[in-house]
Order: sequence, then C-alpha cells, then structure tokens
Amino acid sequence: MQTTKEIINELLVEIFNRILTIEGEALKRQGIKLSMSEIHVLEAINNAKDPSMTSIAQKLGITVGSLTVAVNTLFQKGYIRRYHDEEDRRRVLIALEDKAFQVLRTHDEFHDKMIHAIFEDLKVEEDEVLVQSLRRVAGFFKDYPVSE
Amino acid sequence: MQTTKEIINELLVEIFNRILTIEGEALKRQGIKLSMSEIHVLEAINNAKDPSMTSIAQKLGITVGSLTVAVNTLFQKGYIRRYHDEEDRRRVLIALEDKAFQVLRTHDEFHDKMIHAIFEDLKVEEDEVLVQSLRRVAGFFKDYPVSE
DNA sequence: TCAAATGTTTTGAAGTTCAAATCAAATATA
DNA sequence: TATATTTGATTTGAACTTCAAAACATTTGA
Repeated sequence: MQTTKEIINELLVEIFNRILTIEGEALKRQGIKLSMSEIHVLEAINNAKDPSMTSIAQKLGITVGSLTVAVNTLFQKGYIRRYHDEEDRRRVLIALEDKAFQVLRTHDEFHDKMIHAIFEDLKVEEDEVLVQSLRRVAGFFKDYPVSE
Repeated sequence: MQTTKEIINELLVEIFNRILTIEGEALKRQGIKLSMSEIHVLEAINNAKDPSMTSIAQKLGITVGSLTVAVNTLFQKGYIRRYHDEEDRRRVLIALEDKAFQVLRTHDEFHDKMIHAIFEDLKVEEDEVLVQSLRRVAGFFKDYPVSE
C-alpha cells in the first residue's frame, strides 16, 4: 500500500514530465513551432502585471540573461515586441503580438481538453476536499522561498 | 474564485518547476554534484525491475540514445556500472554503485523532509479523500498514451 | 558630477535531448 | 548453414535551455 508521500513523489517525478511531453506533442500536431518553454515564456508575459524582463524572469524562475535569449528568438519569430519603459528607459517591456495570443488560445484549449478528460475520467470536478487540498498545496509552494 | 481546473493548471505550470528547483538547490547545498535529471536516472535504475537500457529509457520517457549519454557520464563519475546480460549479450544492464545509493538516500531524506513540511503545514496527512484523488490522478497519467 | 546601483544584453560553456547512422548480437528464413 | 532481418545499444551532430560573468546603458545618490 502506497503512502500519501509516495503518491506525491510519483506525481512529482513522473507525471509532470509526462504532461510536458503530452503538451509538447500537441503543439507539434497543431503545427505550432514552439517548445513548451517558449509557451511558458509567452504565458508569463501574458499574465504579467509588470511586463519587464526582471519581473518575467522572476516569475519563470530563470535568470534575466536566459530570458533575453528566449525573448530574442520569440522576437525573431514575430511573437513579441519590445519597447522601453518611458518612466525608466533601462527597463525593457515585452508585449505579445497577435500571433502569440492565437497560439496561447490554441494551447489553452488543448490544456482545457486534457484537464477535462482527466476530470471526466476521475469524476473529481465537484470534489470540494480535493479542490481545497490542491489549493493549499499550490499556495504552499507559491510562497516557498526560492533561495537566490 | 479559482476553479479546480485553474488550480490544477497552476500546479502543472508553476509548482512542479519550483519543486525541481528546490530539490536541485538542496543537492547543491549538500555538495552533491548531480543534476535533477541525473538523480532521476539513478532513481529509475534503482526502481527498475529490468535494469536494461531500453527498459530504463522507457520509464524515463527519453530515447535510449539519450540514456546512453547520461549513463556515460554517470559511469565516468563512478555512480553506476554496466554489464552484459548473459542470456542476451546485446542487452546492457545497469547497476548502482554504493556512491549512488548514498546519494539517493540523501535525496530521499530531503524529499521526505520537504513533503513532511508540506503536510505539517497543510495537515492533510490523514486526508483519505486527497490520497484517493491523488492516486487516481497519478494513475490516469501513468496510463495516458505517450504517442511515439 | 561621477560613483554606485539597477536593468538588460552578450557571450561562452555545460547539460539535456533527439534523430540518424552505425555497430553488435540474436533470430528467422531461404 | 549462410544471410537477411530484427533487436538492443552507442555514437555523433545539432538544437535548445540555462547559467555565470562581463559588458553596456540608464538612473540615483553623495
């Protein structure tokens, strides 16, 4: 009999990678020539209250230098544009092009379908205890200090 | 108010990455010069019923070629050894060296502590509904077809 | 003003992964 | 039994992701 810890461990080690693969393959099938990490960058830009390099990099948990590299290619491919903050011209702000919004919409649709399939299979949609527990787990990690 | 889907989405996109980072940093603090993916390879070897290249690569969801590369460096570093299956000399079997068992023990201890901290914080240890739900979620992804 | 701090980019290196080519051993078939 | 095919693994070259350190630009503070 597995303990809760072992199940959580399994989720962390195996499942996460599998989901990334599934989503990556979906992108390919849909003819979208972006990797999952590029999608994550676009998502972070989309959700950013403050769309500056530092702020987005922090959300993604990568260095600003790494983000610059990613943003360079996304710009080349026409998914984003850069502009300077007029208040502070050191700051580079990023905005999504229409092309990016389209891709995010398509990706969200797939993601929703996948989650929907899970719920259909598991019948957990109305499971209030699960919802509460997951919310707490998510909250826990959200606030967990990322030493740096 | 977030929906269950949004919470799951958050878990998938943000939280798992964060956990990988946390665990990776713990390795560094402990003076272990291995990446999380190398740890995953060692774990897969450790748990393998059939410790052959093909079988381990399949568990990890990577190609056998990629695993060969990983195994080469783990061998260089003295964490594993290779030998041929005497029944079928094409097959290469992998075994862990003591060094690897030590690292896995240390890693497991940290992982347990982390999970323990979560449970202490969340008080979900005896939450049977959560356990059942997580088990089903894990099971779902385990069987999800990885098209290849 | 100019030194320090802050925000970003560039660069070089390391790690991960894949696909394709190659090699080695086992199995099937003529 | 020879040899063609299949199966298991390795090698190689390329792409991608990421980081750290150096460099650059702008702002802020003494």
